[in-house]
Amino acid sequence: MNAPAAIRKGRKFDDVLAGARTIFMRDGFEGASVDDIARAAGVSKATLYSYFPDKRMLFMEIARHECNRMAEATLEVVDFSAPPREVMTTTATSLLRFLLSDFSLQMFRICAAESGRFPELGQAFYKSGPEMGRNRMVEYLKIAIARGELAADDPDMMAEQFSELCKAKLWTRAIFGVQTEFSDTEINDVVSEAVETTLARYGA
Amino acid sequence: MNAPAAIRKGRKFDDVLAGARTIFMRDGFEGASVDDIARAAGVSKATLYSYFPDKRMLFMEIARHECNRMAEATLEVVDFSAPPREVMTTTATSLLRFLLSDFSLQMFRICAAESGRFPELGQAFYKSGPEMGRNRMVEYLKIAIARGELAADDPDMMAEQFSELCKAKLWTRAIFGVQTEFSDTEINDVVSEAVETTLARYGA
DNA sequence: ACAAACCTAAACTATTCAGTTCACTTTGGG
DNA sequence: CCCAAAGTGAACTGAATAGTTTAGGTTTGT
Repeated sequence: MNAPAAIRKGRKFDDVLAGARTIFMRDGFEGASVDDIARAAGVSKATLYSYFPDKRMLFMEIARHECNRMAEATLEVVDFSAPPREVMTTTATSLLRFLLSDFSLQMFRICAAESGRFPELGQAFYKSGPEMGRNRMVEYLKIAIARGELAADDPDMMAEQFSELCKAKLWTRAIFGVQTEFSDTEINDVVSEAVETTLARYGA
Repeated sequence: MNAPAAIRKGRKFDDVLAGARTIFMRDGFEGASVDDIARAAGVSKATLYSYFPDKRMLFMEIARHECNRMAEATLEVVDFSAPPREVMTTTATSLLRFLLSDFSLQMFRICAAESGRFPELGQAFYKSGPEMGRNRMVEYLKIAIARGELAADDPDMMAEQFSELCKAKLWTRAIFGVQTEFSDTEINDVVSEAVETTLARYGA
C-alpha cells in the first residue's frame, strides 16, 4: 500500500519534515547535510533514519507534501465564474507569485538538478507540480470554451502557453539569481502582458 | 585586465576544456570529480590546476565558451530579410532544438542549481545565454517593427514572451527528465503554436 | 644539443558526509 | 507505576573529494 521504500512511524515525524524543509531550502539537496537536518529538527540522526530509508526519500516526501499544499492554496484564490480576463489575471498573479517564491525556485532548482542521477524525483515533481497545475487549468478552460468565452482547439497547449507566458522576464531572472526582489508593478506588468497575449490568440 | 582569479597558460588547455565539458555534462557540477575530469582530458591534475584556480572557474570557462559558440551557431541559420512568420518559425525551431539538447538542459540545471552558493555563475550564464539571445532577437524585432511587419510597443517583452512560448510542453518535460526524445512533429507543433500566439498578439 | 617551459604520476592532507550501531533514557497508555 | 515503544547521543565506518606537493620526465624552440 506504500512506495517502493517504506516511510513509516512517527512522533517527531513532523519535526523532521519541518527541519528538513528548512535545511533543504537553504542548502539544496547535495548541499544539505543530514546532521544539519537532524540538528534543525531537534532530533537524533537515528530517529531520522528510523523514519526515512535515506536522504532521497526524505526529500521526496518534502517535495510531495509541499507541492500539494501549495497547489491547493494557489487554486483557492480564484473565482472561476468571473469573466475569463479576470479569472486569468487572478490565476496568473497567484501563479507568478508562487513561481517567484523562494520555496518554488529552490524546489525547481533541486528537482531539475537531481533529475539526472535521481529520475524518480523529476518525474514525481513534474506530476504533482506543473502537470497538476496544468490539469486544473484545463478543467476551467474547457468550461470557458463550452460557455463560448474562449476559443481553443487544444486547451492543453493553451494552458501550457499561458503558464509559460507567466514566466517571461521575471522568472528567468529569478531562477539564476539575477534578480531577487520583485515589485507589484513588475508582477502586474508581466501578468497583464501574459493575459493580453493569451487572449489575443484564444479570446472568443 | 582579467577576472578576479586568473585563468591562463596552455598547451593541453583545449584538452582540459574538452574533458571538463564531457564530465560536467555527464555528472553535473557537484557530481563531477576533478580526478575524473583530468582522466577524461588525458592530463594530470597538476596541469589542470595550473590552468584554473579551482573547479568553479573551470566550469565558468566552459559555460562562457560554449554559450558563445552555441548562440552564434543558432543565429547563423536565420535569414532575417524573410517575412516575419518565416523568420520566427526558423528562429523558434532552431531555439527549441537547442533548448532541448543535452548540453543546454544540463547547463541550465547546473547553473540554476549552483546559482545560490555560486552567484557569479548564474549571472554570467544569464548574460551570455538568455540575455544575449533576447538582445539579438530584439534587434531583429525593431527592424521588423520599423518595416511595419510587426506591431509591438515593448519589443523586449515580445522577445521574452516568444522565447518563453517555445518552452511550452516539451522543455518543461525535458528539464525534469519526464521526456527525453522529441519527434520533429512534436517540435514543429510547439513551434507553430508559439508563432501563432505571438503573431495573434503582435502581427501587424 | 640544451635549457626553459611544460607536463606527469602518485602520494598526501584535510575535510566532509551518508548511514550504522549501541548502550542508555524518556514517554505515555494501561 | 511499570514497561514497551520511541528517542538519544556519540562514536564509528567507509568512502569520497578538492586541492597540494614533489621529484622527475618530456617538448619546444633555437
